[in-house]
Amino acid sequence: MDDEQLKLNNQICFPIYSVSRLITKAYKPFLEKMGLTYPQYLVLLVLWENDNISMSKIGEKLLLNTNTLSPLVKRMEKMELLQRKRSDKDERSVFIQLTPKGKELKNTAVPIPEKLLNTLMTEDVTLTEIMLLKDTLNKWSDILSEKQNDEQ
Amino acid sequence: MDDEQLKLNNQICFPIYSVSRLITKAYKPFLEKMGLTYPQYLVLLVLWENDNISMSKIGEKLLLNTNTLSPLVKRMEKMELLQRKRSDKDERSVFIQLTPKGKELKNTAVPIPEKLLNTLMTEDVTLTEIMLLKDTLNKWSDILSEKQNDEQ
DNA sequence: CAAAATTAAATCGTGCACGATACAAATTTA
DNA sequence: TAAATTTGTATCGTGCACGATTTAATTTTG
Repeated sequence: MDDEQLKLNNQICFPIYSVSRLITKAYKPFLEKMGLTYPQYLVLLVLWENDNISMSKIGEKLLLNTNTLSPLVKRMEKMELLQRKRSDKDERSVFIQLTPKGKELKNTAVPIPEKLLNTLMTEDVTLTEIMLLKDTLNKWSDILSEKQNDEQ
Repeated sequence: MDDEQLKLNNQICFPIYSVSRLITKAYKPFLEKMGLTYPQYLVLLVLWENDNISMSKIGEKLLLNTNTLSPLVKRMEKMELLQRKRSDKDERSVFIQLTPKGKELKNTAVPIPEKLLNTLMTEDVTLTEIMLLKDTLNKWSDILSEKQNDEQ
């Protein structure tokens, strides 16, 4: 049987899956100081760039459904990083606003990307290579998410 | 404040994180037919290549700890895909063997990698690009997992 | 050999992911 | 405008991930 393609080393998804987890782990020491998980950090990235937006808009940017985002954001509200407010215009929508505490956390976060890059870079994985990877994956992400949206 | 690096589009990890989830989603229709989740499929990939190996060896290959793997494998035992057996030589070790049902599933799985590749490829993401990505990520995965092992 | 250290699994608790479903508010349609 | 549909969010159940701790078996060390 021609099963060469079933070998772990020939899989495409497996390295993406494992590198994703390895990078999340690399974030941990930095995020721990702020009491954040990686998905929570992502929500803050969105809000720091664009405060007072709806749940659906956040989900759209992070490719997360409400069944993931809803409890995640509620935990962040409990941590007093943000506030949930139902829109007056459209009572279905919930808008998310950063609290002062949530805004302030940005200062702590500013040095993270560079620190992380230093952690991730090695002799064998150069900055150029990482940037190339990032661009390819960004392109792919756009295409795949659109594709999966179309399917339903 | 120079916060350009905090923008979502400039993040390195985010596209890896989202593409990983998007690809797992792309696997779903194929794996669903076999009643498998993606991590369960990974365990089978390992076993099809190397039957009757220990829990720790599987975890090493998939970069998964026992606290993830242990319940995962138990679920697969319940599905009668494999059997767990304590080693006689070393009573601490548990070795995993495929059942006939688990072995047979390989036949169903053989066409998956090609089908998936067709799903993942588009005009804008060529096979060459995907293969390049795979190699870079494989290299990175090796380096990062070793690095994180050293740290503790 | 006995005590200390190491190793292999398992368990516990928390937080994602996500399919499925529910539900109320808004919009479209007949 | 009333009925049907769509939209935005929330909830439920299941299955990962993973840090921390536990337990038992083996190996190392004094």
